[in-house]
Amino acid sequence: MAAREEKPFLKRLSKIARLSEADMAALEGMPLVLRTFAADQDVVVEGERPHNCFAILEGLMCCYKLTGNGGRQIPAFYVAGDIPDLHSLHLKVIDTSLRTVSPCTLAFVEHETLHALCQKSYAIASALWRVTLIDGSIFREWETNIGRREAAARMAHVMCEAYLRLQAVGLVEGLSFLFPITQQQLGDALGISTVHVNRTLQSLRREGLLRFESGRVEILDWPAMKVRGDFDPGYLHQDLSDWVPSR
Amino acid sequence: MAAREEKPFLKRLSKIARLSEADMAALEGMPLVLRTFAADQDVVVEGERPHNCFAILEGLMCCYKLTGNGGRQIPAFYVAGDIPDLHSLHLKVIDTSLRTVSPCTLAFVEHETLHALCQKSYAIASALWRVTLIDGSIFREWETNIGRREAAARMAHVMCEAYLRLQAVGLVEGLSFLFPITQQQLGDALGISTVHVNRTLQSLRREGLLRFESGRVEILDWPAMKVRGDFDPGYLHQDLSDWVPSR
DNA sequence: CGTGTAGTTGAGTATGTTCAAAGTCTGTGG
DNA sequence: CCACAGACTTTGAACATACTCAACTACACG
Repeated sequence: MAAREEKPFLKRLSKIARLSEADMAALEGMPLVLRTFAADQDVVVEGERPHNCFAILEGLMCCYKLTGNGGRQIPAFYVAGDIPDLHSLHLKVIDTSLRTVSPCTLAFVEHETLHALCQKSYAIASALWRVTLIDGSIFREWETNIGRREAAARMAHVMCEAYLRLQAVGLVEGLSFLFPITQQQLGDALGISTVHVNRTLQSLRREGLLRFESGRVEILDWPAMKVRGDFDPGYLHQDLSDWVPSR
Repeated sequence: MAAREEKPFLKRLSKIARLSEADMAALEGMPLVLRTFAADQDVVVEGERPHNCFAILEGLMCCYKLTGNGGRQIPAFYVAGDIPDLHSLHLKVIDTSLRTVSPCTLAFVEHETLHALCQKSYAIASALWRVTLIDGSIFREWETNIGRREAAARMAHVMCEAYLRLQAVGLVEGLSFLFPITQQQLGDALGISTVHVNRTLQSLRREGLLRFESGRVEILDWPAMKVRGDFDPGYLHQDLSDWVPSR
């Protein structure tokens, strides 16, 4: 199986939690099943009862919910290093579908394996728990984003977040990064229509803040973007000082 | 200390997870510090690093975030039996303020105590983890609610949720329940203005679905409310069949 | 009886939606 | 290599939903 550097979720875990060498080794030793998916494929569908979780080794994913009147909401994006359905570990019935946005490589782990590791090491359990809690923190921030910011600020906010999360796994080049998503998907994430996404992007472009073209985002002015998007990265809990030593 | 029936979080835990008598006894034996709060008091403020968690024994609470332009978002309400800041167990810096809406009685537990219990019993860890995951599931649903439903549907949805959550801890009378909240707070939860809350409530009243008066909600037509709010309770994970046996 | 908070109403305005059509890009097959 | 199909983006115009502002009402509390 791949070395540590090839498993971005180990990189992410080591940044998010303080794990002993033994724990890292245990995580490294987990039996994984790798699978590749084309873009726009459901990996898990609302209502299923999965017996495993998966980490993203490569690619962009999202979760989504469909509403009764044909709408769709994307409550979160997931990038390399994330474990989008880690909550299925303790929530048998999945309440959200998970789907690839770009082509993806995923590493599947049995629930059983994870439960065994968590039971043996409270530090591992804490680290994984923490991962799900950071997801929760991001959901809260997105609620605020969708509920209380106008379209351009929402857009700027999500782009700032995407930048920092991709930076954390080494997937940015300067202030530019791959974000291979359609304007429709962006609208479903921000709670606005596709047409309005288009106009919002144009306006941010005109303001000299952001360029989004053929799946690549370029942030033209980071400080101004943070202001425009009312962005404070605390909720991402990327800082290790923000860590509870769990003996 | 109070008996099991007087601790709604034990009732909730026993409904949400399958715990052995020994585990229940351990949870029952936790040293608690009870404190009462008036309405509209901050209990935890964004940026703090609490060394304990609290469960709501009585009253209504919310978490909230302030935006740069003076807006406020309430990402969630919490009722008796909930543990609003359980995530602080593994997320040292709190990213959301927690505030009483009505007068509250809270039971504080030291992080240390909870860590010790979780370390000793993976079933307890799983149950508490599950609590935080259900919170996360509710956040996702609220994102969908705010992002993709119009005002009246949002309102109906939140009221349906409040009804079921209060029912689960025995705090409803028929189709009526106490929900002592102002229209402004409701607006901050739904992402709409206070004025629009008022008009939305009037319209639901006219439709014969809901009455909201002086802190009491009366659902006039439950099936119609579910339709109006596009409400499917699966995301609340109240059903114990939705439970992962964690050995 | 006055004060403050919450709720209510109306009018004008802003933000974002819908619908329809045209333009662009990319991959595929002939 | 070109033509074509399909998905994505862009534009305009009419419309809907929700916001802001300001005034007024109802009610609880001291």
